[in-house]
Amino acid sequence: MPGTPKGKAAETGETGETSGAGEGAAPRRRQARGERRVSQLLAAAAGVFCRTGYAAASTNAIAREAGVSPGTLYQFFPNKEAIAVELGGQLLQQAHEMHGQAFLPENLQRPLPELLDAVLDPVIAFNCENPAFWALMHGSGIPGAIDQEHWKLHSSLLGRIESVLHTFCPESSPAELAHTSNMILGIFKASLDLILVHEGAEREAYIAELKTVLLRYLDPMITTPHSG
Amino acid sequence: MPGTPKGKAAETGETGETSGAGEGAAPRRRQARGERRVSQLLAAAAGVFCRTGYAAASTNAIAREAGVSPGTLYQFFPNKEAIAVELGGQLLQQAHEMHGQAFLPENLQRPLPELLDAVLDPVIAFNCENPAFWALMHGSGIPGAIDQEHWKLHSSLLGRIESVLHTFCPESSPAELAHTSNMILGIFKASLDLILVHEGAEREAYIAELKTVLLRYLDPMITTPHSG
Amino acid sequence: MPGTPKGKAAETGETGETSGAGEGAAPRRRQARGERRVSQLLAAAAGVFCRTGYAAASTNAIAREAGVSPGTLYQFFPNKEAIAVELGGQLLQQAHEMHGQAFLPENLQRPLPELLDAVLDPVIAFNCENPAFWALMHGSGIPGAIDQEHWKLHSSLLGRIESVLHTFCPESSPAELAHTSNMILGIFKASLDLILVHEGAEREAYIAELKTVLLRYLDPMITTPHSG
Amino acid sequence: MPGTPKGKAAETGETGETSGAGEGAAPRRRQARGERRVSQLLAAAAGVFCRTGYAAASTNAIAREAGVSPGTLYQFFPNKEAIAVELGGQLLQQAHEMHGQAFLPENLQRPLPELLDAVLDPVIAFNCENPAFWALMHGSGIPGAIDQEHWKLHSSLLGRIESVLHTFCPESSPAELAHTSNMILGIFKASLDLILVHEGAEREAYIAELKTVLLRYLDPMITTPHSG
DNA sequence: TATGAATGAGTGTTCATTCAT
DNA sequence: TATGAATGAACACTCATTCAT
Repeated sequence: MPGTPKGKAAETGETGETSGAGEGAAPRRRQARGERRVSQLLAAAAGVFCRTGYAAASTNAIAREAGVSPGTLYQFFPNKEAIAVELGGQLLQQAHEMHGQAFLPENLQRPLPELLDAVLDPVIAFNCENPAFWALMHGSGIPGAIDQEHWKLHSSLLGRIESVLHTFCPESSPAELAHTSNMILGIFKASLDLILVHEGAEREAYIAELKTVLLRYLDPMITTPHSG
Repeated sequence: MPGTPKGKAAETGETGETSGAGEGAAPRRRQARGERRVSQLLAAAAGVFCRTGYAAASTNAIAREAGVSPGTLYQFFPNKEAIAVELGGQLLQQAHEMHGQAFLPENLQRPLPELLDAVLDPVIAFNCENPAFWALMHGSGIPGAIDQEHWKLHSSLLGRIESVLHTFCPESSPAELAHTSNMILGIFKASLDLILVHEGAEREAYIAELKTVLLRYLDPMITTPHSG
Repeated sequence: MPGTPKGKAAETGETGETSGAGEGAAPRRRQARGERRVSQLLAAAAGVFCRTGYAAASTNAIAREAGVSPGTLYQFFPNKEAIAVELGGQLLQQAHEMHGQAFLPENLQRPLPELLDAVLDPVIAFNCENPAFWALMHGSGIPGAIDQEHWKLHSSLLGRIESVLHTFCPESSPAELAHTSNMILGIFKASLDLILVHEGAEREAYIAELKTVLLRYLDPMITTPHSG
Repeated sequence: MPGTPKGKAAETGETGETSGAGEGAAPRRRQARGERRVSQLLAAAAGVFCRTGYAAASTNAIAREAGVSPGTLYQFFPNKEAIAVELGGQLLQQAHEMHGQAFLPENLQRPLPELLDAVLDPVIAFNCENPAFWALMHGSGIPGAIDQEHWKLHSSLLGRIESVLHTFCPESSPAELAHTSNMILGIFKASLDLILVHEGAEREAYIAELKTVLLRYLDPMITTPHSG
């Protein structure tokens, strides 16, 4: 459970729970405050990362944005990277769940246009609601752990795309599949940039455009009845 | 007061040369040497920016790479940003020339496949030869002036794409043209990333793929005889 | 104003107990628990001081080692220095008791070799069993109060040595006595370092060597029948 | 050449030495200033290390003591440890030279009392003139490089003592030699502490006392004609 | 004109100490 | 009483920028 204070503080045992009635509200309170702080800090970090990128974000700035002192930040996170890792990790988990739903087997049987809707809509929606996710996953030259997360997400997405693609174009060579998947992911990312900086009808227009691009790119490649 | 940043204070520009009549050889020498220094520094900066990105590049590192002292660097550039602006500007000018050739009127009359070749090949070649250009134009969280350069390049490209597109699809609304142009540019950038990180046959494959995507995306939109 | 150091503000000492008459059991309990806590904390501090030295020992580490929160630690000790002072004081008292036994008048009548055995053996044993004592008493750059403890121990030992020496060499000048006593104490400390870092036979060898050194050093000085 | 500024700045070659007459004074001046700063900083560090020990010495305090900004310190030393290493190294070299002279073969032939004078006097003198040496070589738990230096000095001294001892007591077992050498070194260190905190006649008295201790300790062990 | 020493505010991080609960 | 979150000054170290030479 990352984001939890680091101290050992094993229940000392001898403090003796004087109240006979079962509860746990008092300790809950404590943890509750800590968890609120963690959330505050992560939210502040999300904001700062979004505005300045990971490298230029200073821990003091994050603490200031969260309205706490630098020391407080370090009571919950051992270092700057851990903040990004935790933030990225939380979002990543949600993203994985999203992707799990998006790439549901039943979706993959459908004709291409429906499949694109089924896959892209939740992913886009998630990114619109969590712009920090995108900011973090952009990073290049970012230290170890967070880059690994970035890489894991990238590979995971690429793998899913490749496998779907394989069911559509069973005759394609692995190299072709790799090229196409990379292009799809690249196109998606580029479009997501456009989608995120627009709102309302404009955003919808770019979403439609993305689907058009992918549909036209992929339709001629399909060699199975999916497209029917 | 040493160590105090002194704001932007950009050179007033244009390098002046108020004296039309030829002067002695000595000043020429000076200027020649100065220009050599500037080139040295810009080349060094290009290298450092490519390797580490703008934010992480230190002026001392650039000076060291150029083989001069930090003081010397500041004799030619008022601050770090100015180096990026100048470098970006020079590359931008070359890019504009490239684009001028790429978007030659005679090219724009040709059928789409040929047009894509004619336009994309030189632009891609330029970027492969000047990776610093791409590194600089990627900028996130980069200060004002250089972002303006980025924006200028972006708008310029967008304008050109839009105008070509207009000759292909005269009935499209301005909004539609804008969406499509933005998508084209986005797709181009995403593909360029893939192209730049690969070499040889792989690179060629991604170039081909880019053309395929754009061809399939644009072909159905064309309402003039170009596509024939 | 949290986070502000509040100076030395040592407990006024003596723990007071103004009420001579016995009170209820509850306060007793409290005190008993408190004393247990103090012992816990001192034991933890002894461990941490031994492992890392006084300066590098953090109060949080001591609290953690004792299994309590930092706040609890500060309920019993006003500051870090007070912990060292208390620990040093307790050990010092035990040391004094040891020394009292070691420097028993009956021992001082014996011939030098026996006297050295009688005096050194318990002192060495005590230090082997309480390595924290030595770690604390080594102090360099350690703050005032604890250095005072160090000094008190040092003077006390020096005084005892000097007085014994006086019975052996009644004709020596006070200055000579002081020099010799200081040398003896220095030799003892240096040897103790060697004794503490070795074990088993090696340790015994260094103990023997210490006695040899002192014996040879002192024997020629003795002007009374002790040495016979 | 430690302590020299870190920059690469290879002679640029094209700056062209316009003065025909051979010199090099101008660049000398530059280096001279730097070297003066290095000396200043090392002197300041020596003072701070002496007063507070290595661990508690802060780089900012050293810079302040030297009258420069923290940045300046870091222009000449890459980190705190390097300062100690450089300071220790310089003193160590001088110490080694001293020891070389002190342990001259011709000295080792002499009778023990003269040998003790010949060996101890220069070593003591050196330490009196360079108290920082002793402060640095005391450290325990000090980071890698400097502890290694400490260890190297310790071993070197121990080795020299052991070899001299071997010529005096050829029948002693290696274990006995090791014990005796360690005791000698320990006694020397303990006495040096006393010597350094005293001055004038007192200091001389402790020097004499040290020689007495060693003479009486070693004389009975000698099995060769040296002692005659 | 070139050098490189100098600056000082800034960074990430730690830790003795305090305070609300 | 015990907790652990909170504080803020300090530390080691960096870097854009300036200035004496």
